Parts: sequence; C-alpha cells; structure tokens
Amino acid sequence: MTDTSPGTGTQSALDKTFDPAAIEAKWYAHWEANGLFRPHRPAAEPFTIVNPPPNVTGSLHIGHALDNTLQDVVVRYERLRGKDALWVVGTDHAGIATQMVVERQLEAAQDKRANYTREDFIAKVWDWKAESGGTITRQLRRLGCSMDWSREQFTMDPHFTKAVVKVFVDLHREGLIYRDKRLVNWDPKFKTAISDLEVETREVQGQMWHFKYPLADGQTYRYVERDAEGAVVLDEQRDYIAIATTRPETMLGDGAVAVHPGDARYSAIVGLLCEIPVGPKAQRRRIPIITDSYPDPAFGSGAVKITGAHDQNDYGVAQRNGIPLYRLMDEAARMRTDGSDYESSAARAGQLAAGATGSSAEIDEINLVPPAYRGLDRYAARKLVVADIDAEGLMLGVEDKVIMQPFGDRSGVVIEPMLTDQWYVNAAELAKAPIAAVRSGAIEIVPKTWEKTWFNWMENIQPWCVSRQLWWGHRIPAWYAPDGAIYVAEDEAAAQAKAGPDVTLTRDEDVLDTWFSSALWPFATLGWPEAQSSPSTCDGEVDRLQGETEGSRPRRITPPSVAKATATTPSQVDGEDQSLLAKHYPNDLLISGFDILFFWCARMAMQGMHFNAGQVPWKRLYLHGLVRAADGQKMSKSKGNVVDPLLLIDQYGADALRFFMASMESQGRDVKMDERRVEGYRNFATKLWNAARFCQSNGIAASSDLNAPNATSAVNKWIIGEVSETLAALDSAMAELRFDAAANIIYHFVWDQFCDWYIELIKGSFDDETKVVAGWVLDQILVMLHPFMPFVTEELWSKLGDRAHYPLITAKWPKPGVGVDTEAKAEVEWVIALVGNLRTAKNELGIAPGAKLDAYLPEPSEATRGIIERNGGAVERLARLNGIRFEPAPAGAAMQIGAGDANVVIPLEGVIDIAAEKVRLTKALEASTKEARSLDGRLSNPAFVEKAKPEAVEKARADHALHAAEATRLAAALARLG
RNA sequence: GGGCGUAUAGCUCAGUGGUAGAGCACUAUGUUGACAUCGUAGGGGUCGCAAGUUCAAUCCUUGCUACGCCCACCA
Repeated sequence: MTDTSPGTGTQSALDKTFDPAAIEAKWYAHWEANGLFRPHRPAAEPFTIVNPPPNVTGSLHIGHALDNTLQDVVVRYERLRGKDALWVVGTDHAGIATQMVVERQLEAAQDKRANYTREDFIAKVWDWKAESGGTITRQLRRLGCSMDWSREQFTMDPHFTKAVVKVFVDLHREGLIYRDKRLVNWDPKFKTAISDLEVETREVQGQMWHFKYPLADGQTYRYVERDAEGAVVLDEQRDYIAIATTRPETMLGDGAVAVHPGDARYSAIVGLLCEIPVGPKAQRRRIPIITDSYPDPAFGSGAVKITGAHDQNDYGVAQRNGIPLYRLMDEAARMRTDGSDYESSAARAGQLAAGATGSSAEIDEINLVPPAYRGLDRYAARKLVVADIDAEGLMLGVEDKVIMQPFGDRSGVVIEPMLTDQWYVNAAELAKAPIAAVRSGAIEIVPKTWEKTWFNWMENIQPWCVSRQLWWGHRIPAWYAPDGAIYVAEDEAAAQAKAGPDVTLTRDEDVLDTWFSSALWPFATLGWPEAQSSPSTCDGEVDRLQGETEGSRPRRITPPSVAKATATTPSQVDGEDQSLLAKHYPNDLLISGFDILFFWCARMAMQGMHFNAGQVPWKRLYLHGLVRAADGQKMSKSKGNVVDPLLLIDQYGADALRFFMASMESQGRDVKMDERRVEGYRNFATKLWNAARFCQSNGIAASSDLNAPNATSAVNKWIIGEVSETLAALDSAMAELRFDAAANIIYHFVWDQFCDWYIELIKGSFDDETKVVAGWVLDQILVMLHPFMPFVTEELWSKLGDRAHYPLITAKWPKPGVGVDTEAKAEVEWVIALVGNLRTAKNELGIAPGAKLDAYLPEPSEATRGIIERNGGAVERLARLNGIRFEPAPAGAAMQIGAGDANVVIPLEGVIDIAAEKVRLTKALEASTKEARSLDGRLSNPAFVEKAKPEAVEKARADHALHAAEATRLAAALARLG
C-alpha cells in the first residue's frame, strides 16, 4: 500500500515499484500548504525569477513545460542553497488572444460582440477568465513548479492597472508616449491596429499588373530604353507612363507617380501630369510625375505609383514630397462609403495635385472611391479595377509573381496599412539603456549569440504602436475635450482637473497592447510603484501571513519625483521589513523562449530600466529554443502534431518529463520531442527507487549529518570522493546554466557510480561504516537530484529515515566536502578495471556466466597484494572467481588478465577451447601494438617533441609505455599457450 | 538583401587542438543478496564537402553544399 499522506520523516517501507501518480499530488499539496515554496528567510540572500505569465485562459503546452521546468530547476537549486528564492507567478490578460476566444464562443452561439455593450462584453470575458483561468495554474502545479502562489498575480489586478496607468502617464509627460497619425498595420478582422511585431510577412503567390497611365491632355514624349551596354533597344513615341502594381485597387488613392531622378527615360515628363485610368471618364484624376530616390530604375518600368495611405514605402515617398494621403478603405478593409461624394472628392484632389493645400481632416473627408466601387471588399474592388482598365485597353499585361505579404499573426488575414490616429511609444529612446546594459554586461544574455540580435533590433527600432481598438485590456488613460485637446491623467478626476470644470471629457476608447503591461512584470509584481515609498506596508511576507489579496491592500500614490529618488536607495530595514521590490529587483534571471525576445524581454528591459532608475530588470537573460515534434517540425494545432505534456506526465510521471526537458536543453538548440527518452528517464526514477529500496532493506538509513562521514575503507572513501567530484561538476554546470550537462552529471553518478559499482561493491559487507556512508551518499543524491526530479526524491527522502522532520524541498545543498582520496580512487578504479577485464574475457571466450574460475596472482607487488586482500571478496563475487591465490598458476593453458601492473592468470584447462583464447589474445595484442606504434611514431617526430605542449608529450610517453608493456605481456601469454 | 543557427554512431544529441562519447535502437547472454522500467558483454562513426593554419584539425580560418530560423520598403 502506498502511503497517501505526506511523510512525517519517519522511516517506512518502500513499495516494490515506483508509481509517480501516487506521490505527485500528495507532495505538491504538502509543499504548497506548508508554504515551502517560499520559506521564511528574511536574512537570506535573495534569488528572484519571474515567470513569463501565460495567457490566463490558456492551457499548458509543451513549450511551457520546457520553460517552467528550467525555471523550477534553478529555483529549487537556489532554494536548496539557502537563498530566499522567490519565483513570481501570475497570468496575463492577453488582450487580443482572450478577446478572440470569447468572440469565437459568441459566434458559436450565433451571437456577436456587437450585440453587447462594452461593459457587458468585458463582464463576459471576466466570466470566462473565472471559468478557465485556473487551468494553466493547475497544470503548472502538476509539473511540480514551486512558484510562490501566495502572491499570484494577474496583469489586470487593480494594483497592476495602477502601475500601467502610472507608466503611461509618466511616459506621456516625458514626451515618450505621444499620439500620432501615421500608417499603421491594420488588422481588418479584429479591426484594430497592431504593432510591427505582430505582423508576419509571408511569401504568397500573387500577380503583378502593368497599366498605362496616360499623360494629361494627350501629350507624348520620346521613350528610349537602353540595355546594360548602352545600346538602344527601344525608341518610340509614347502618350503614357507604364506602371506596375500588385494592388490595383489602391490606384484610386494614388497621389503621384514617382521615377528616379537619374532615370533618363522619364526626364522629359517629370513635372507633367498623368491620368489614373480608373473611375468615371469625365472625372479622371490627374496626378503629377515626380522624382524620388525610392524607385529603382532597373525594376519594372522604373515608375512607381504612389499611394501614401495604403503602402509603407509609398508613405515615405509621399511624406518626402508632400503628396496627399487619401484613405480608401474602412476598418474592415472595404472600399469606404463615408466622406464626400466622388465628384467633389476628385475635384478637391485635383486642386491638391495642382498645388493647393488642405488640413488632414479635410483630406480625410476626400473619398476617391468611385461610386461603382464603394462598399466593395478590397479584393472585389481589385477585380473590378483590373477588368475596367482592361476593357479600356490600358492594361499592358499581368504576370504571376511571388510577393511578400503581411499577415496578422493572430487573425491570419492580410494586414492593410491604414492611416489612423494611434498612441506611440518612443522606443528608440527607451532602447538606449538596454543596449548599453547588454554592452556593459549589466545584463548577460545566455547564450551569447543572441546579443547581436538584441543590438540589431534595438538599434533599428521603430515607434511602438501601443493602442488597440479592442475592449479587453487596460484602457488608455487619455480624455478628449470637444476641441480635440488631450488630457492624459491617472483618472478622470485628474483629467477633469487639468481640463477645467466646464469641459466635457470623453475617454479614449482604446486599450493598450498586452505587452505594454507585461513589460512591467519584473517590478509591478513586486509592489511597484507604491513599494518605493512605503516598504513596510507593501511587504510580501506580511501579505502571505495575512492571506490578503493584492487588490485589497491600501495603496498610496507616490509622486513620481519621490519615486525616482527612492528607487536607487533600497530601504535599509532588515529583510523582514524590506520591500519586496528593493530586495528582489533586479531579478537574478529571466528564462524565456527566444520567440518572445522582442515582444517581451526587450520591452521589460526598456520599461524596467526607465522606471527603476536605470536598474536592469534581470542580471541574466536565458533564452531557450522551441520544443519541436519528433520529426523536427514545429508543433501546431493545425498540423495535429502537438504533444500534450499532461499526457506525458500521466504516462511517465512529472519527474521523467522534467528530466527529459532539462537533459535536452543545450544552449542554442531547439528541443526535439523524443518520447522514448522520457520513458528512459522514467526508468531512471525507477532505478533510483529500487536502489533506495535495496539500501533500506539492508538497514541503510538517512544520514543525520551534512558532513561526509569518516571512512576507512577504500570503497567508502572512493564514493565520498565521487560525490565531491559530482557536486563540483554539477555546481559548475548550474552556474553556467548548462541544464543538459547538469542532468547528465547526476544521471551518471546515480546509475553508473552508485548503482552499478558502489552498491555492487558493498553487497558483501554491510558494516556500520558502510551503512553510514551509503546512507549519506543516498542523501546527497536525493538533494542533488531534487531540482530535476522533485517528487521521487521527496518521497524517498521521507521514507528513508527518522530524520528530524524537514522536507527535502528545503533541505541543505551538499557542501563541497572533503575532496578526493586519490589512493582510494586508484584502488577502486583498479578493482573496477580488473572485474571489467575478467567479465570481458569470459564473455569473449564464451565461458558460461555462472562458471566459477580459479585465479592466480603470482608474486604480486606489495600494493596489489594489499588491494586484493582488502577487495578480494568483491572481485570474486563480481567476476565469479573461486578466489585469488598469490602463487604461480599450475602449468598449462591459461588466460592472462591485466589490471595496472598486475597480471591475473586463469587456468583454462578443461574450461575452454584454447584456440578461442589464442584468437582473443591475438586481437588484443594487435590492438595494443597498433596503439603503441602510433604513439611511437608521434614521439619519434622531432617536431612533436619540440613544439608540442610538455604535458602532451608526457602523456604520449606514458601511454606508449603502458601499451608497450601490455603488448609484451600479451605476447608472453600467447607464447605460453603454445 | 542582411543576421543567426545546425550538419558527429541506425535515431535523438553531448564533446574536445593530441586517432571520438551518452541515451535509445541493434547483437549475444541471463550468473552475482534492489531493479527485466533490469544485469553483463559486444558491434557500429574517414565527426557534411574542399582548401588553409599547425608537429598534430572533428575542434581554429576561409570557401562551398544542405537544412532551419529571425530581420528587411523592391512597386
């Protein structure tokens, strides 16, 4: 029967098989209920990680499993090392994603958002959050993640909203947030602006049309085209200029045709007007032919139509040349129906083309969509435009062409560049500090290769569009007066105070980009901004004990000037009262997938440094890759190749999945899913379980001492030394965040050193010393393995002895220890080599594994005799010998087994075919001779001896001696067989 | 067009300036006081290709090839 209650630290018997499911839930509940994820350690050195907040309504996918395993490994490691380890956890409101989910639910019920008021719809989203919000946090618990749930946060908690508002208001006051009308990436499905990062440019099969734009008033010019050598290939009179476009529907909004200033073909007509060949014939619009550096004379006809309001490139040309921007579409990317009628719009545009000027409001009134096109979808309009031009004979041709097209990463629809008013963050200014921080090492990026990406992106950063035309999110704290004046303030009262009592204010309808708020995660979760001025009221410890929720705490608004001044000087009170922010910011480490490097990490650095007096959000940034499907493909729902981590946990246990993730995480490489490997680590847990069970059944109990016990036997001294070496290697791997190395180190120690050799070697003699040492080693294993496999280790820890009750999760990490006893190490390694050689020889000769053989060791050296006397029993047991006699073997055929300088003789008369042994010896002799000869060749090369490092020469000499001696011995043995 | 990464055993991956390792798979085997989710032994690789540097290159340099990713305004 499995004990279903957490252990009390009292020894109790282990089941024969390890059943992860039986222990995982009970231990997790025990840890959490007892506050062990963040034990009270006010005086301890802090260690802080914030968890990338998952979408509140999401569920755990394999990428989360990797990300959170790595974090938990680090956090558990640091907690065991005695630090005040804080792992901040919470969820993200995920604006677009969550609103999308709820809207989809409405659609499924034949309903839609438009049927609701803003308040009612938001209430529906909150309902959905309440319903599904616990899913992912439950799943993180199943993975064993030791987050501080007592301080769980949500990016729309009241205190978080306050932080967001303060950041917006402050940045606005500093001029780093501003409202601007420019071309944004407009998502016609969600009817909102999105940032550059949310646009995915994909190659699609498209078409490029070539049209004639007739010159005004029937003018003509001589068009001369030359080839690369300058020879004339075409010379004709033309009454048009040829234009190529992939988007004919935007022709309606053309403001000019541009050619390169050095393009001789068109120099004669620059400054003239040409006619856009669409729309009612009587009102064809005329636009000027201008020069700009943008057109490439070598591409197409060299002439580009300029639609400033619907194309990023054209926008730049239009800005440089004062070309009006005519908006053609509505929020759903349909040809607009608002504004002026076509006739007056076209007339007004004609005046503008001729040099008149107009305000942007006036220009926005101009609707250049002819009546026949109004209200059409952009693609329907395209078809019609093409058909109309073609019918008029003005189409020069059409070609199929692969074009780069922007898509909304969430909506999957083609993004339409649109001219709208939005809020922008001056990212270039905020990026300066993070660039410098990485350059100076204040932020260390691991692996280092990402630094270049960091610099490259930050140094070329564009203004960040942060307003979204959504309902779910942090509403922008800006109010508008009827005259268009904008008041940005903490709340409506403050805005009203600024505007004066008689002004009717209307709040901005938009919300902020989700990443604007998650950028504050490393400090807003720690009580910023209040924490800076009132540390004692915002202490996390107090919160936990009182069980208060974040939102219910009293808050005081801090004037920004005070906040800034105090940010640099963390309060000097002791740990107990010190504010969380002062103690845990900067965070020590951030672990994140590289896929959100720009979205999240970069923005955290920008906001974090700006609002914390230049202090970095985290000292190290570790970026891991993607988890891919077994075939190397990206996992996606549409491909149907997603692997559910929870199913893996069900099947193999959380420990196995975690160990898989850690062992596969080598820096700078994606993790390929390999279920068999997960299975292998389940087996590893079972192996450990059985080793512990064996120890327990032999009276080996938990150690009560942190320090290594005193040992006299070589085997015990050796294993203590191995622990020491393993610990050092593990610590160094952890320091470098080499998760794969760390996992492999502990894996091999447990399986190879402890199970395969130590336990086998001590099976003969469970003396008191050995029991103590074995118990101590097992304890060290449990502690060292705990960050990777918390459940099985905690269970074993509790079952293995009457230790004063304390759980493994808050045990103490091993101390560097006594080091390695080189003599004992050499002795045990000699025994291991001898046993190995004996086994190999027996196997190769086909001797029955169970056959017990006689062994002779004539004239052993003093040292060898001692080793045999001390370890003979083990050798006999492991290699199936009848005993080793220190006397010459009887005459006759025998096999010779070497170990170090000793040569064990096993008589083979009546045991085995002598010919087989001859073959074996001959093969071994050849191998030794080949090795020796190769080394000899190197050593007889004067260049090697002179130029190579002395150690290398020395090693070659020693190896040569070893192989030469072995060859001699084997040759002698062969000779003896006759 | 820029930038980055990867190419090592059948598969998935470590690794090092001195003739290569792990897990799984494979072959043989089942004796030893836990473990067949196991034990023991074994086979298997001119470390993508080419040139260079070096006494010595899988590792450093350059070029090439293949695959992958990110960024970028060619209508």
